[in-house]
Amino acid sequence: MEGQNQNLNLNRKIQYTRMVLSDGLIELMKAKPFEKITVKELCERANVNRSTFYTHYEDIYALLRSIEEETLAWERGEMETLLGKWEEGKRATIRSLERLFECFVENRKYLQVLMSEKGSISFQKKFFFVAYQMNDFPAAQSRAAPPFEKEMRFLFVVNGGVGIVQHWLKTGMKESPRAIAEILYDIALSVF
Amino acid sequence: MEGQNQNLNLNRKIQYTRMVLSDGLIELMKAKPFEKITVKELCERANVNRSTFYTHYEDIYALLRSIEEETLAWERGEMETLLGKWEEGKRATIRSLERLFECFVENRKYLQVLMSEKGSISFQKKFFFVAYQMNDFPAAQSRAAPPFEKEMRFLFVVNGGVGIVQHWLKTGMKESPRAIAEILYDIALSVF
DNA sequence: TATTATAATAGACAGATGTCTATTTGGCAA
DNA sequence: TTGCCAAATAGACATCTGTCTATTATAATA
Repeated sequence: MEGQNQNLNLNRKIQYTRMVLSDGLIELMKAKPFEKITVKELCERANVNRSTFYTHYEDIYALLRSIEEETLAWERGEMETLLGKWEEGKRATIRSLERLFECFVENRKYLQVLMSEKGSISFQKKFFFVAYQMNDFPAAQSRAAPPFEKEMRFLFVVNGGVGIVQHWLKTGMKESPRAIAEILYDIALSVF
Repeated sequence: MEGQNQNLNLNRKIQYTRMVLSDGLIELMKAKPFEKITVKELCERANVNRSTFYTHYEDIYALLRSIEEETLAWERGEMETLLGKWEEGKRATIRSLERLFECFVENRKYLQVLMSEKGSISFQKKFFFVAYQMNDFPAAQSRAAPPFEKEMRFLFVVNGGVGIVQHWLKTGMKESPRAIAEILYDIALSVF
């Protein structure tokens, strides 16, 4: 036999290596600033040869980018299944935002680190861009204003969301995901 | 004689060294991503011995932070003199925002680079924090809401401002500083 | 002018990086 | 089992880093 699971265990090996490197980087990011993390120490912690690291990633920034891309793909999937299950409009939007914020609490896909001040702002913007786009915010936006101003308002809300979540994470996530979802929804609507 | 200008030319020498290193770093940041910039190439461009660099700064991140701090100090001064000269309220606020955005056009204090996506988000937040605090936004904020929500809205507006300016810079600053100041003012007010 | 203090330079060093080539390991097929 | 192939490992290499120590150059003083 060949075909479907021809390289299955081979792929598993590759996936395992990437996984321990990803996990290891996130763990190190919890402990120290990203720019102080070395490839060497990451490989030692992950029990991976340094040469192996370089066969998978160009450098440590490439590893972080790959983690970010995976997380965004996961987010899109999560939103898709969620949006199929719920009524439309305000309730669905708040519920899907709430779901994302619940994942922060559960620390899925390293979200707590990626969205904190240790994470890259480019990822964080993309995260909210996806969240808004897959909800009804573009619709809410369609009523008013010239295109340039519309774009400005959308950017404003994307960046504003980042600020709120970062503060929520930094202060220990004392408020419920639901509360954050609602306040974010309210503020965003007031901008449009 | 001694006293007042005892070390004047000595300080000038130090200031000159720091200036060429700062200028050089900003120039390099225009050309390539920050993480690819090496101390060695910066020193070669600036005609400064690499040892000299390390007597002034711990590493290249420390140099960037020092540039950011200087720029924030400059911003505070700029705002202070400006706010003394103008009527209060909406007009003064828009005028002072406009003045800041004019400086982006003139590329004063490296603002174009520091506020672009090449710059650090921590600096960018501080920049808007200063701008808002020195105007009447805290007052506008004082009317509504519990403290936590007030803080959230302020953070939202700080981060939103960053998004607008970054987009404006990235798209070639086609709109006038005045136009950006006005749209930013409008959006910010709608959040409070 | 000669002295002194300090900024700038020069060079050495161990450690990390990124790029190699060569070798070993382990899953899959004949 | 045997052989094949891709992943993982091992080690060499030039380069950059950050930390030294020693030396040179240049201000301010005596």
